[in-house]
Amino acid sequence: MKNQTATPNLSATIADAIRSDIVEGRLLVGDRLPSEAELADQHGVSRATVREALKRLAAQSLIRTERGAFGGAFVNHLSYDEARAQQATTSTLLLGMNAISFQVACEARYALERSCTALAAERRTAALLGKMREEIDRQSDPSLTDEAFCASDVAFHRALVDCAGNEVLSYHLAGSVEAMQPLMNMITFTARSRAEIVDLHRAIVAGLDRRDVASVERALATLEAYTITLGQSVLKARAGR
Amino acid sequence: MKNQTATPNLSATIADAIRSDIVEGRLLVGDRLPSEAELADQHGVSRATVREALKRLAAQSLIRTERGAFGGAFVNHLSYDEARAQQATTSTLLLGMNAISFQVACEARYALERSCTALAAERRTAALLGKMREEIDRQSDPSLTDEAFCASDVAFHRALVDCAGNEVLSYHLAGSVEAMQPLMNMITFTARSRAEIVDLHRAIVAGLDRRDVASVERALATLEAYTITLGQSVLKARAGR
DNA sequence: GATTTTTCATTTGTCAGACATTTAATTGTC
DNA sequence: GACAATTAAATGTCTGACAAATGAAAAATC
Repeated sequence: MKNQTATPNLSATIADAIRSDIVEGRLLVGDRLPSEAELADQHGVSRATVREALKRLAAQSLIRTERGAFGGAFVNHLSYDEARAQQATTSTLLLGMNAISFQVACEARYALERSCTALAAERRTAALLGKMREEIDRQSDPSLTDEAFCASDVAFHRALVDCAGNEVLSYHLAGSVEAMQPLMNMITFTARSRAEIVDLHRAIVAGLDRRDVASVERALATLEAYTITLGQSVLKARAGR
Repeated sequence: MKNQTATPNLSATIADAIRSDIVEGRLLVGDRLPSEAELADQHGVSRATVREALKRLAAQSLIRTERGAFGGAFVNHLSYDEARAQQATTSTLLLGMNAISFQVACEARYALERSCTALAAERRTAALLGKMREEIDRQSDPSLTDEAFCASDVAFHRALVDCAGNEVLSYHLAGSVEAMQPLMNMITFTARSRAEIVDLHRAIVAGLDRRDVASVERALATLEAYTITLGQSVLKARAGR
Protein backbone atom coordinates (compact mmCIF):
# COMPACT_ATOMS: atom_id res chain seq x y z
CA MET A 1 0.00 0.00 0.00
CA LYS A 2 1.93 3.01 1.25
CA ASN A 3 5.02 1.06 2.29
CA GLN A 4 7.63 1.98 -0.23
CA THR A 5 10.41 0.24 1.73
CA ALA A 6 13.00 2.65 0.38
CA THR A 7 14.50 2.43 3.84
CA PRO A 8 13.46 -0.97 5.13
CA ASN A 9 13.20 -0.03 8.80
CA LEU A 10 13.88 -3.47 10.16
CA SER A 11 12.05 -3.18 13.47
CA ALA A 12 8.85 -2.02 11.76
CA THR A 13 9.14 -4.79 9.16
CA ILE A 14 9.61 -7.48 11.80
CA ALA A 15 6.72 -6.07 13.83
CA ASP A 16 4.50 -6.18 10.73
CA ALA A 17 5.46 -9.79 10.05
CA ILE A 18 4.62 -10.91 13.57
CA ARG A 19 1.45 -8.82 13.58
CA SER A 20 0.27 -10.62 10.45
CA ASP A 21 1.02 -13.94 12.09
CA ILE A 22 -1.26 -12.95 14.96
CA VAL A 23 -4.06 -11.26 13.02
CA GLU A 24 -4.22 -14.05 10.47
CA GLY A 25 -4.23 -16.80 13.03
CA ARG A 26 -0.82 -18.40 12.54
CA LEU A 27 -0.13 -17.47 16.15
CA LEU A 28 -2.91 -18.11 18.64
CA VAL A 29 -3.79 -16.56 21.97
CA GLY A 30 -1.37 -17.78 24.61
CA ASP A 31 1.24 -18.96 22.14
CA ARG A 32 4.79 -18.15 23.10
CA LEU A 33 6.97 -16.38 20.58
CA PRO A 34 10.61 -17.47 20.21
CA SER A 35 12.98 -15.73 22.61
CA GLU A 36 14.45 -12.40 21.58
CA ALA A 37 17.76 -14.09 20.82
CA GLU A 38 16.08 -16.68 18.60
CA LEU A 39 14.03 -14.04 16.78
CA ALA A 40 17.20 -12.04 16.22
CA ASP A 41 18.83 -15.10 14.69
CA GLN A 42 15.80 -15.95 12.55
CA HIS A 43 15.55 -12.47 11.09
CA GLY A 44 19.27 -11.87 10.94
CA VAL A 45 19.19 -8.75 13.10
CA SER A 46 20.40 -7.74 16.52
CA ARG A 47 18.48 -8.26 19.71
CA ALA A 48 17.95 -4.51 20.08
CA THR A 49 16.08 -4.41 16.79
CA VAL A 50 13.90 -7.36 17.77
CA ARG A 51 13.10 -5.66 21.05
CA GLU A 52 11.95 -2.51 19.28
CA ALA A 53 9.66 -4.65 17.13
CA LEU A 54 8.23 -6.40 20.20
CA LYS A 55 7.63 -3.09 21.98
CA ARG A 56 5.62 -1.93 18.99
CA LEU A 57 3.40 -5.00 19.29
CA ALA A 58 3.12 -4.58 23.06
CA ALA A 59 1.90 -1.01 22.53
CA GLN A 60 -1.04 -2.44 20.58
CA SER A 61 -1.72 -5.02 23.31
CA LEU A 62 -0.97 -7.76 20.80
CA ILE A 63 1.65 -9.39 23.02
CA ARG A 64 2.63 -9.36 26.65
CA THR A 65 6.07 -10.24 28.00
CA GLU A 66 7.12 -12.14 31.08
CA ARG A 67 10.57 -12.22 32.56
CA GLY A 68 12.49 -15.17 33.84
CA ALA A 69 13.08 -18.73 32.72
CA PHE A 70 10.23 -19.97 30.54
CA GLY A 71 9.16 -16.35 30.21
CA GLY A 72 9.09 -14.54 26.92
CA ALA A 73 6.58 -12.86 24.67
CA PHE A 74 3.09 -14.35 24.56
CA VAL A 75 0.20 -13.56 22.27
CA ASN A 76 -2.10 -11.53 24.47
CA HIS A 77 -5.78 -12.14 24.97
CA LEU A 78 -7.33 -8.83 23.95
CA SER A 79 -10.12 -8.01 26.37
CA TYR A 80 -13.07 -5.72 25.70
CA ASP A 81 -11.69 -3.23 28.19
CA GLU A 82 -8.26 -3.07 26.59
CA ALA A 83 -9.79 -2.78 23.13
CA ARG A 84 -12.17 -0.04 24.22
CA ALA A 85 -9.40 1.92 25.93
CA GLN A 86 -7.28 1.76 22.79
CA GLN A 87 -10.17 2.75 20.56
CA ALA A 88 -11.05 5.67 22.84
CA THR A 89 -7.45 6.95 22.85
CA THR A 90 -7.28 6.82 19.08
CA SER A 91 -10.68 8.43 18.60
CA THR A 92 -10.00 11.16 21.14
CA LEU A 93 -6.79 12.06 19.36
CA LEU A 94 -8.51 11.98 16.00
CA LEU A 95 -11.18 14.41 17.23
CA GLY A 96 -8.62 16.63 18.89
CA MET A 97 -6.27 16.87 15.93
CA ASN A 98 -8.53 17.35 12.95
CA ALA A 99 -10.34 20.61 13.54
CA ILE A 100 -13.63 18.77 13.61
CA SER A 101 -16.61 20.93 14.36
CA PHE A 102 -18.43 20.11 17.55
CA GLN A 103 -21.57 19.70 15.49
CA VAL A 104 -20.10 17.01 13.20
CA ALA A 105 -18.67 15.05 16.15
CA CYS A 106 -21.95 15.30 18.02
CA GLU A 107 -24.01 14.28 15.01
CA ALA A 108 -21.85 11.20 14.57
CA ARG A 109 -21.99 10.29 18.23
CA TYR A 110 -25.78 10.46 18.47
CA ALA A 111 -26.31 8.79 15.11
CA LEU A 112 -24.25 5.90 16.44
CA GLU A 113 -25.98 5.88 19.77
CA ARG A 114 -29.42 5.64 18.15
CA SER A 115 -28.30 2.34 16.63
CA CYS A 116 -28.86 0.65 19.97
CA THR A 117 -32.36 1.91 20.72
CA ALA A 118 -34.39 -0.90 19.16
CA LEU A 119 -32.33 -3.66 20.78
CA ALA A 120 -32.12 -1.75 24.06
CA ALA A 121 -35.88 -1.34 24.32
CA GLU A 122 -36.29 -5.03 23.67
CA ARG A 123 -33.62 -6.33 26.03
CA ARG A 124 -33.21 -3.72 28.79
CA THR A 125 -32.85 -5.25 32.24
CA ALA A 126 -33.99 -3.95 35.59
CA ALA A 127 -30.37 -3.77 36.71
CA LEU A 128 -29.31 -1.50 33.88
CA LEU A 129 -32.41 0.69 34.21
CA GLY A 130 -31.55 0.99 37.89
CA LYS A 131 -27.99 1.97 37.04
CA MET A 132 -29.30 4.66 34.71
CA ARG A 133 -31.67 6.04 37.38
CA GLU A 134 -28.77 6.06 39.81
CA GLU A 135 -26.72 8.23 37.46
CA ILE A 136 -29.72 10.52 36.97
CA ASP A 137 -29.90 10.99 40.73
CA ARG A 138 -26.21 11.82 40.82
CA GLN A 139 -26.65 14.33 38.01
CA SER A 140 -29.42 16.07 39.97
CA ASP A 141 -26.99 17.05 42.72
CA PRO A 142 -26.24 20.75 42.12
CA SER A 143 -22.92 20.54 43.96
CA LEU A 144 -21.50 18.32 41.24
CA THR A 145 -18.57 19.78 39.28
CA ASP A 146 -18.84 19.99 35.51
CA GLU A 147 -16.26 17.22 35.14
CA ALA A 148 -18.18 14.94 37.50
CA PHE A 149 -21.42 15.73 35.68
CA CYS A 150 -19.76 14.76 32.40
CA ALA A 151 -18.39 11.55 33.88
CA SER A 152 -21.82 10.58 35.14
CA ASP A 153 -23.23 11.44 31.73
CA VAL A 154 -20.75 9.01 30.16
CA ALA A 155 -21.74 6.33 32.68
CA PHE A 156 -25.42 6.90 31.89
CA HIS A 157 -24.88 6.51 28.16
CA ARG A 158 -22.70 3.45 28.65
CA ALA A 159 -25.50 1.82 30.60
CA LEU A 160 -27.87 2.78 27.80
CA VAL A 161 -25.79 1.08 25.12
CA ASP A 162 -25.27 -1.94 27.38
CA CYS A 163 -29.06 -2.36 27.41
CA ALA A 164 -28.80 -3.66 23.85
CA GLY A 165 -27.27 -6.82 25.31
CA ASN A 166 -24.65 -7.04 22.57
CA GLU A 167 -21.11 -6.71 23.85
CA VAL A 168 -19.65 -5.98 20.43
CA LEU A 169 -22.09 -3.13 19.99
CA SER A 170 -21.30 -1.92 23.51
CA TYR A 171 -17.61 -1.90 22.71
CA HIS A 172 -18.05 0.25 19.61
CA LEU A 173 -20.56 2.65 21.12
CA ALA A 174 -18.80 3.04 24.47
CA GLY A 175 -15.62 3.89 22.60
CA SER A 176 -17.33 6.61 20.60
CA VAL A 177 -19.06 8.04 23.67
CA GLU A 178 -15.79 8.10 25.62
CA ALA A 179 -13.97 9.77 22.77
CA MET A 180 -16.36 12.73 23.01
CA GLN A 181 -15.61 13.37 26.67
CA PRO A 182 -12.83 15.96 26.18
CA LEU A 183 -15.12 17.93 23.88
CA MET A 184 -18.01 17.68 26.34
CA ASN A 185 -15.74 18.87 29.12
CA MET A 186 -15.43 22.22 27.37
CA ILE A 187 -19.07 22.92 28.14
CA THR A 188 -20.04 24.77 31.29
CA PHE A 189 -23.33 23.30 32.49
CA THR A 190 -25.65 25.83 34.04
CA ALA A 191 -28.35 24.73 36.46
CA ARG A 192 -30.91 25.20 33.70
CA SER A 193 -29.05 23.14 31.10
CA ARG A 194 -28.45 20.38 33.64
CA ALA A 195 -32.15 20.25 34.43
CA GLU A 196 -32.94 20.01 30.74
CA ILE A 197 -30.47 17.17 30.22
CA VAL A 198 -31.66 15.27 33.28
CA ASP A 199 -35.26 15.55 32.04
CA LEU A 200 -34.24 14.01 28.74
CA HIS A 201 -32.35 11.25 30.55
CA ARG A 202 -35.52 10.52 32.50
CA ALA A 203 -37.46 10.39 29.24
CA ILE A 204 -34.97 7.87 27.87
CA VAL A 205 -35.29 5.59 30.89
CA ALA A 206 -39.08 5.88 30.88
CA GLY A 207 -39.16 5.06 27.17
CA LEU A 208 -36.96 2.00 27.63
CA ASP A 209 -39.12 0.90 30.53
CA ARG A 210 -42.25 1.07 28.34
CA ARG A 211 -40.29 -0.47 25.42
CA ASP A 212 -41.27 2.60 23.48
CA VAL A 213 -38.50 2.87 20.88
CA ALA A 214 -39.90 5.98 19.23
CA SER A 215 -39.93 8.00 22.43
CA VAL A 216 -36.34 6.98 23.23
CA GLU A 217 -35.25 8.08 19.78
CA ARG A 218 -37.12 11.36 20.13
CA ALA A 219 -35.41 12.02 23.46
CA LEU A 220 -31.99 11.24 21.98
CA ALA A 221 -32.64 13.51 19.01
CA THR A 222 -33.67 16.32 21.34
CA LEU A 223 -30.59 15.69 23.45
CA GLU A 224 -28.40 15.87 20.36
CA ALA A 225 -29.92 19.16 19.24
CA TYR A 226 -29.63 20.60 22.73
CA THR A 227 -26.01 19.49 23.14
CA ILE A 228 -25.11 21.10 19.84
CA THR A 229 -26.64 24.42 20.89
CA LEU A 230 -24.71 24.23 24.16
CA GLY A 231 -21.49 23.56 22.27
CA GLN A 232 -22.11 26.40 19.86
CA SER A 233 -22.74 28.84 22.67
CA VAL A 234 -19.34 27.89 24.13
CA LEU A 235 -17.67 28.56 20.79
CA LYS A 236 -19.53 31.83 20.40
CA ALA A 237 -18.48 32.94 23.88
CA ARG A 238 -14.86 32.10 23.04
CA ALA A 239 -14.93 33.98 19.76
CA GLY A 240 -16.47 37.02 21.43
CA ARG A 241 -13.90 37.13 24.17
CA MET B 1 10.46 11.94 39.40
CA LYS B 2 11.00 8.24 39.46
CA ASN B 3 7.66 6.57 39.85
CA GLN B 4 8.47 3.22 41.36
CA THR B 5 5.91 0.60 40.57
CA ALA B 6 6.38 -3.08 41.34
CA THR B 7 8.46 -3.56 38.21
CA PRO B 8 9.19 -0.10 36.84
CA ASN B 9 9.56 -1.01 33.17
CA LEU B 10 11.27 2.19 32.18
CA SER B 11 10.43 2.20 28.49
CA ALA B 12 6.71 1.81 29.20
CA THR B 13 6.81 4.52 31.85
CA ILE B 14 8.56 6.97 29.54
CA ALA B 15 6.13 6.14 26.73
CA ASP B 16 3.19 6.80 29.08
CA ALA B 17 4.63 10.15 30.12
CA ILE B 18 5.10 11.33 26.55
CA ARG B 19 1.68 9.94 25.58
CA SER B 20 0.05 12.04 28.29
CA ASP B 21 1.91 15.08 27.02
CA ILE B 22 0.39 14.50 23.59
CA VAL B 23 -3.14 13.50 24.58
CA GLU B 24 -3.45 16.33 27.07
CA GLY B 25 -2.16 18.93 24.71
CA ARG B 26 1.22 19.79 26.23
CA LEU B 27 2.75 18.64 22.95
CA LEU B 28 0.99 19.78 19.77
CA VAL B 29 0.85 18.33 16.29
CA GLY B 30 4.09 18.96 14.50
CA ASP B 31 6.08 19.63 17.65
CA ARG B 32 9.52 18.07 17.71
CA LEU B 33 10.48 15.96 20.67
CA PRO B 34 14.00 16.26 22.07
CA SER B 35 16.53 14.00 20.40
CA GLU B 36 16.91 10.47 21.68
CA ALA B 37 20.16 11.42 23.39
CA GLU B 38 18.51 14.38 25.15
CA LEU B 39 15.52 12.29 26.24
CA ALA B 40 17.91 9.67 27.57
CA ASP B 41 19.66 12.35 29.60
CA GLN B 42 16.40 13.90 30.85
CA HIS B 43 15.03 10.59 32.04
CA GLY B 44 18.33 9.22 33.21
CA VAL B 45 18.18 6.12 31.02
CA SER B 46 20.07 4.77 28.05
CA ARG B 47 19.30 5.59 24.48
CA ALA B 48 18.08 2.04 23.83
CA THR B 49 15.39 2.45 26.47
CA VAL B 50 14.26 5.76 25.02
CA ARG B 51 14.08 4.18 21.60
CA GLU B 52 11.84 1.40 22.87
CA ALA B 53 9.54 4.03 24.34
CA LEU B 54 9.45 5.95 21.07
CA LYS B 55 8.68 2.79 19.09
CA ARG B 56 5.69 2.18 21.35
CA LEU B 57 4.36 5.63 20.52
CA ALA B 58 5.10 5.16 16.84
CA ALA B 59 3.07 1.95 16.88
CA GLN B 60 0.07 4.01 17.95
CA SER B 61 0.77 6.59 15.23
CA LEU B 62 1.30 9.21 17.93
CA ILE B 63 4.72 10.18 16.61
CA ARG B 64 6.66 9.83 13.40
CA THR B 65 10.43 9.91 13.10
CA GLU B 66 12.66 11.47 10.47
CA ARG B 67 16.32 10.76 9.99
CA GLY B 68 19.12 13.17 9.33
CA ALA B 69 20.11 16.56 10.67
CA PHE B 70 17.14 18.42 12.14
CA GLY B 71 15.25 15.15 12.01
CA GLY B 72 13.89 13.49 15.11
CA ALA B 73 10.53 12.46 16.53
CA PHE B 74 7.56 14.66 15.71
CA VAL B 75 4.04 14.59 17.07
CA ASN B 76 2.12 13.00 14.24
CA HIS B 77 -1.03 14.33 12.71
CA LEU B 78 -3.40 11.39 13.09
CA SER B 79 -5.29 11.02 9.82
CA TYR B 80 -8.66 9.36 9.39
CA ASP B 81 -7.01 6.56 7.44
CA GLU B 82 -4.45 5.80 10.12
CA ALA B 83 -7.08 5.93 12.84
CA ARG B 84 -9.41 3.65 10.91
CA ALA B 85 -6.66 1.14 10.19
CA GLN B 86 -5.78 1.01 13.89
CA GLN B 87 -9.39 0.65 14.95
CA ALA B 88 -9.96 -2.10 12.41
CA THR B 89 -6.91 -4.05 13.59
CA THR B 90 -8.03 -3.81 17.20
CA SER B 91 -11.63 -4.74 16.42
CA THR B 92 -10.63 -7.63 14.19
CA LEU B 93 -8.49 -9.08 16.94
CA LEU B 94 -11.21 -8.54 19.49
CA LEU B 95 -13.69 -10.45 17.33
CA GLY B 96 -11.19 -13.19 16.60
CA MET B 97 -10.11 -13.74 20.18
CA ASN B 98 -13.29 -13.68 22.18
CA ALA B 99 -15.38 -16.57 20.90
CA ILE B 100 -18.02 -14.15 19.69
CA SER B 101 -20.85 -15.76 17.81
CA PHE B 102 -21.21 -14.76 14.21
CA GLN B 103 -24.74 -13.68 15.00
CA VAL B 104 -23.75 -11.23 17.74
CA ALA B 105 -21.01 -9.69 15.60
CA CYS B 106 -23.35 -9.40 12.64
CA GLU B 107 -26.12 -7.90 14.72
CA ALA B 108 -23.74 -5.23 16.03
CA ARG B 109 -22.38 -4.47 12.61
CA TYR B 110 -25.76 -3.94 10.99
CA ALA B 111 -27.17 -2.05 13.97
CA LEU B 112 -24.26 0.34 13.59
CA GLU B 113 -24.61 0.55 9.86
CA ARG B 114 -28.29 1.51 10.11
CA SER B 115 -27.21 4.60 12.05
CA CYS B 116 -26.17 6.22 8.79
CA THR B 117 -29.32 5.62 6.76
CA ALA B 118 -31.21 8.82 7.54
CA LEU B 119 -28.23 11.06 6.90
CA ALA B 120 -27.17 9.01 3.88
CA ALA B 121 -30.58 9.31 2.22
CA GLU B 122 -30.49 13.04 2.81
CA ARG B 123 -26.95 13.72 1.64
CA ARG B 124 -26.03 10.97 -0.85
CA THR B 125 -24.14 12.30 -3.86
CA ALA B 126 -24.19 11.11 -7.45
CA ALA B 127 -20.51 10.20 -7.16
CA LEU B 128 -21.04 7.86 -4.22
CA LEU B 129 -24.15 6.29 -5.75
CA GLY B 130 -22.03 5.71 -8.86
CA LYS B 131 -19.31 4.09 -6.78
CA MET B 132 -21.88 1.78 -5.21
CA ARG B 133 -23.30 0.80 -8.61
CA GLU B 134 -19.75 0.13 -9.80
CA GLU B 135 -19.17 -2.30 -6.94
CA ILE B 136 -22.51 -3.96 -7.66
CA ASP B 137 -21.36 -4.51 -11.25
CA ARG B 138 -18.13 -6.03 -10.00
CA GLN B 139 -20.05 -8.31 -7.64
CA SER B 140 -22.16 -9.57 -10.53
CA ASP B 141 -19.13 -11.09 -12.23
CA PRO B 142 -19.37 -14.84 -11.52
CA SER B 143 -15.61 -15.34 -12.00
CA LEU B 144 -14.92 -13.32 -8.85
CA THR B 145 -13.26 -15.21 -6.01
CA ASP B 146 -14.95 -15.22 -2.63
CA GLU B 147 -12.22 -12.96 -1.24
CA ALA B 148 -12.65 -10.47 -4.06
CA PHE B 149 -16.43 -10.57 -3.59
CA CYS B 150 -15.96 -9.80 0.11
CA ALA B 151 -13.54 -6.96 -0.66
CA SER B 152 -16.03 -5.43 -3.06
CA ASP B 153 -18.73 -5.86 -0.43
CA VAL B 154 -16.62 -3.89 2.03
CA ALA B 155 -16.06 -1.17 -0.60
CA PHE B 156 -19.80 -1.02 -1.23
CA HIS B 157 -20.63 -0.58 2.44
CA ARG B 158 -17.90 1.99 2.90
CA ALA B 159 -19.41 4.04 0.11
CA LEU B 160 -22.79 3.64 1.81
CA VAL B 161 -21.57 5.04 5.12
CA ASP B 162 -19.69 7.80 3.31
CA CYS B 163 -23.04 8.92 1.92
CA ALA B 164 -23.87 10.29 5.36
CA GLY B 165 -21.36 13.05 4.70
CA ASN B 166 -19.94 12.90 8.22
CA GLU B 167 -16.32 11.87 8.30
CA VAL B 168 -16.39 11.01 11.99
CA LEU B 169 -19.31 8.67 11.41
CA SER B 170 -17.53 7.21 8.37
CA TYR B 171 -14.45 6.53 10.48
CA HIS B 172 -16.40 4.61 13.12
CA LEU B 173 -18.58 2.67 10.71
CA ALA B 174 -15.84 1.85 8.21
CA GLY B 175 -13.79 0.47 11.07
CA SER B 176 -16.57 -1.80 12.22
CA VAL B 177 -17.32 -2.99 8.68
CA GLU B 178 -13.65 -3.74 8.04
CA ALA B 179 -13.35 -5.62 11.30
CA MET B 180 -15.98 -8.08 10.11
CA GLN B 181 -14.09 -9.00 6.96
CA PRO B 182 -12.22 -12.03 8.33
CA LEU B 183 -15.51 -13.46 9.59
CA MET B 184 -17.18 -12.78 6.25
CA ASN B 185 -14.30 -14.47 4.47
CA MET B 186 -15.26 -17.76 6.10
CA ILE B 187 -18.43 -17.81 4.04
CA THR B 188 -18.48 -19.55 0.68
CA PHE B 189 -20.75 -17.54 -1.58
CA THR B 190 -22.77 -19.63 -3.98
CA ALA B 191 -24.12 -18.13 -7.18
CA ARG B 192 -27.55 -18.00 -5.59
CA SER B 193 -26.43 -16.24 -2.42
CA ARG B 194 -24.42 -13.76 -4.44
CA ALA B 195 -27.48 -12.95 -6.56
CA GLU B 196 -29.54 -12.41 -3.41
CA ILE B 197 -26.93 -10.07 -1.92
CA VAL B 198 -26.52 -8.12 -5.14
CA ASP B 199 -30.30 -7.67 -5.31
CA LEU B 200 -30.32 -6.21 -1.82
CA HIS B 201 -27.42 -3.94 -2.71
CA ARG B 202 -29.43 -2.71 -5.65
CA ALA B 203 -32.40 -2.08 -3.37
CA ILE B 204 -30.17 -0.02 -1.07
CA VAL B 205 -28.89 2.15 -3.91
CA ALA B 206 -32.41 2.59 -5.29
CA GLY B 207 -33.70 3.55 -1.86
CA LEU B 208 -30.95 6.11 -1.38
CA ASP B 209 -31.62 7.50 -4.83
CA ARG B 210 -35.32 7.99 -3.95
CA ARG B 211 -34.33 9.27 -0.48
CA ASP B 212 -36.52 6.50 0.86
CA VAL B 213 -35.02 5.81 4.29
CA ALA B 214 -37.49 3.08 5.20
CA SER B 215 -36.70 0.97 2.15
CA VAL B 216 -32.95 1.28 2.78
CA GLU B 217 -33.45 0.13 6.35
CA ARG B 218 -35.62 -2.77 5.22
CA ALA B 219 -32.97 -3.85 2.73
CA LEU B 220 -30.25 -3.66 5.39
CA ALA B 221 -32.38 -5.66 7.83
CA THR B 222 -32.98 -8.32 5.19
CA LEU B 223 -29.27 -8.37 4.39
CA GLU B 224 -28.47 -8.83 8.08
CA ALA B 225 -30.88 -11.73 8.43
CA TYR B 226 -29.61 -13.34 5.25
CA THR B 227 -25.96 -12.94 6.24
CA ILE B 228 -26.67 -14.55 9.59
CA THR B 229 -28.30 -17.57 7.94
CA LEU B 230 -25.29 -17.87 5.62
CA GLY B 231 -22.94 -17.73 8.58
CA GLN B 232 -24.92 -20.31 10.48
CA SER B 233 -24.91 -22.73 7.56
CA VAL B 234 -21.12 -22.49 7.50
CA LEU B 235 -20.95 -23.32 11.19
CA LYS B 236 -23.38 -26.18 10.75
CA ALA B 237 -21.34 -27.58 7.88
CA ARG B 238 -18.22 -27.41 10.02
CA ALA B 239 -19.84 -29.11 12.97
CA GLY B 240 -21.20 -31.87 10.74
CA ARG B 241 -17.88 -32.54 9.12
C1' DG C 1 11.14 -40.50 52.00
C1' DA C 2 9.44 -35.88 52.20
C1' DT C 3 10.41 -31.16 52.63
C1' DT C 4 13.09 -27.23 52.42
C1' DT C 5 16.94 -24.75 50.57
C1' DT C 6 20.26 -23.81 47.16
C1' DT C 7 21.94 -23.63 42.79
C1' DC C 8 21.41 -22.92 38.01
C1' DA C 9 19.98 -22.01 33.38
C1' DT C 10 17.00 -19.15 30.70
C1' DT C 11 14.99 -14.97 29.43
C1' DT C 12 13.76 -10.20 29.61
C1' DG C 13 15.33 -5.37 31.10
C1' DT C 14 18.88 -2.08 30.81
C1' DC C 15 23.25 0.01 29.76
C1' DA C 16 27.48 1.76 27.19
C1' DG C 17 29.81 2.46 23.16
C1' DA C 18 30.45 2.01 18.39
C1' DC C 19 29.54 2.52 13.42
C1' DA C 20 26.38 3.21 9.30
C1' DT C 21 23.10 6.10 7.04
C1' DT C 22 20.41 10.01 6.11
C1' DT C 23 19.73 14.79 5.66
C1' DA C 24 20.04 19.71 5.68
C1' DA C 25 23.01 23.45 6.33
C1' DT C 26 27.54 25.22 5.41
C1' DT C 27 31.47 26.00 2.90
C1' DG C 28 34.29 26.07 -1.17
C1' DT C 29 34.85 26.50 -6.13
C1' DC C 30 34.02 28.07 -10.59
C1' DG D 1 24.87 32.99 -8.69
C1' DA D 2 25.02 27.98 -9.45
C1' DC D 3 26.93 23.76 -8.28
C1' DA D 4 29.80 20.41 -5.67
C1' DA D 5 32.07 18.86 -1.49
C1' DT D 6 32.13 18.97 3.45
C1' DT D 7 30.25 18.74 7.87
C1' DA D 8 27.23 18.29 11.80
C1' DA D 9 23.25 16.23 13.82
C1' DA D 10 20.17 12.83 14.16
C1' DT D 11 18.15 8.21 13.67
C1' DG D 12 19.02 3.11 12.57
C1' DT D 13 21.58 -0.83 13.79
C1' DC D 14 25.05 -3.87 16.00
C1' DT D 15 27.84 -5.83 19.73
C1' DG D 16 28.75 -7.23 24.17
C1' DA D 17 27.88 -6.87 28.77
C1' DC D 18 25.48 -7.14 33.29
C1' DA D 19 21.21 -7.04 36.34
C1' DA D 20 16.96 -9.10 37.73
C1' DA D 21 13.38 -12.32 37.66
C1' DT D 22 11.77 -16.94 37.68
C1' DG D 23 10.90 -21.70 37.37
C1' DA D 24 13.19 -26.17 37.48
C1' DA D 25 16.46 -29.20 39.02
C1' DA D 26 19.76 -30.49 42.43
C1' DA D 27 21.31 -30.62 47.04
C1' DA D 28 20.76 -30.43 51.85
C1' DT D 29 18.11 -31.22 55.84
C1' DC D 30 14.89 -33.40 58.80
